[in-house]
Amino acid sequence: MSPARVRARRGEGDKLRKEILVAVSDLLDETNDEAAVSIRAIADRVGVTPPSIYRHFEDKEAMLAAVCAVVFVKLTDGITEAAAAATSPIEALAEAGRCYVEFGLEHPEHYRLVFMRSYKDEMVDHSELRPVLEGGEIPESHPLFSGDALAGSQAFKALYDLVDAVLVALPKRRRPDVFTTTTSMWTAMHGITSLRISKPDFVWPPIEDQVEAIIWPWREAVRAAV
Amino acid sequence: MSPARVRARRGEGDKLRKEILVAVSDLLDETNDEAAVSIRAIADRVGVTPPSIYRHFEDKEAMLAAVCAVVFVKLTDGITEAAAAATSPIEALAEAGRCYVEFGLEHPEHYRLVFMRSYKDEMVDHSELRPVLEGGEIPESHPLFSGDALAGSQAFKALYDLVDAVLVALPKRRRPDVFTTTTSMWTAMHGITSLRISKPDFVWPPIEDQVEAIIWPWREAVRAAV
DNA sequence: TGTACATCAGTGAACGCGCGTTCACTGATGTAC
DNA sequence: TGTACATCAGTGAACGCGCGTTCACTGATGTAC
Repeated sequence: MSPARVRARRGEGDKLRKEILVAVSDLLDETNDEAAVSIRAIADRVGVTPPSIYRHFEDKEAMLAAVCAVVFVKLTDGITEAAAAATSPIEALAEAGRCYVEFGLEHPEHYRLVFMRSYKDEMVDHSELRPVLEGGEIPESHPLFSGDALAGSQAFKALYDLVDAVLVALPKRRRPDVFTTTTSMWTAMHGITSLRISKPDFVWPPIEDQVEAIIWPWREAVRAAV
Repeated sequence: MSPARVRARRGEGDKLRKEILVAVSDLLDETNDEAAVSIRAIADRVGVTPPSIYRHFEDKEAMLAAVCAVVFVKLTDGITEAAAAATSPIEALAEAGRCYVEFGLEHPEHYRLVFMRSYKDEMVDHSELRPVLEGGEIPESHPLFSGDALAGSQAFKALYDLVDAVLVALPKRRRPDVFTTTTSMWTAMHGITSLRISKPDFVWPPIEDQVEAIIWPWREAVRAAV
């Protein structure tokens, strides 16, 4: 309980909720160790006693889900911004890839939390994701997309739109499936990111080279189609 | 202590060591949860008391490292066998990729242990890996390659050789670096495998399609070179 | 303007749990004489 | 062939630890009269 926190005023109880999420985020960044992020450590960091956490989150798992949602939103924003600055769809995709990997490496324990953990009973029904994406917007009211599942779907949609923009340039007969290609991009970028996180001492090539190794076939395909 | 184990005879103390490794492996497969693999759970499974573990491994971390080494060997053997049955270098590479992914999905918690965990103080000096690979054989006596680090390097070398066999077919001027390409293959296959493990409920395409999405540019390049 | 009170943010102390690890030990068994 | 003994495989009981979570509570503060 390092800093003596001043108790929130009546009606402002939600302040603590935000402070908790910030504390978790900071702890993940500082310790690079999810195990270090215990209820006690969080409470201590915020300047509060452990039971107060439970006024704002049902249990630890629910709290981590809220953290994941925040991470997803930041990732989506980053990808969207990076892509917006690009000069062509294929450059936008490459830029998004670099951004994805860099985000993961800047916040490895956040990335680990969202993409490398096992969620025993998450069991989101993703079967709806594909039709929903092909339909256009993700309906916020959709019962299958709420909380961090919604946030995750929105991140995927950001990538989906970028891939779609690249693939429409290809002749219809040689145009691969957008959803499958997006999935392939995701797994490829995830591979680069997560293996670097797990094996930081391996002799990795520069990030740009690794991302380019994934992008170049599409760059070639687009060039050939022009 | 389910089965009443009969104590090994004198001089056969190493039997327990092997039994422990098997027990850990079985527990990982059955529970799909590394957290379930505690010293007590292992001892119980083997039919022995917890302290006996420490006669054979310095601590839990050393025991897990031994398990990792075994996993690496199995993976290397699987890849080598799968590739040997193929009809061409590029098919061998594709076969190896499928084998890698399938191995990971058949033993997700093994895969997680080896490739998705953070080893705080592993700190293997990989800087020697590249020159050693380019030199040919991995010297077993090399101080930097021992235990699971050696096993890991051998697995990487198996993939390296397959990639090398594909790339020599390309004209020298358009031939990419073998080491970098191998790394790219590894991260790509790892991405497919690990994301499936972390997000089993996502709507994944068939494994062959995912692997083929990585392989096809090289298939094209080889075809063009003929 | 003053006061009683419901509400709300947060506390203090404790719970049971399972973990990795340690220590001094026991008892079977191969070996030397 | 018999026996004393060193060796070796494995035991029993306990250690301290930090964890997530619970319970009944306190005390400040806004609000209604």
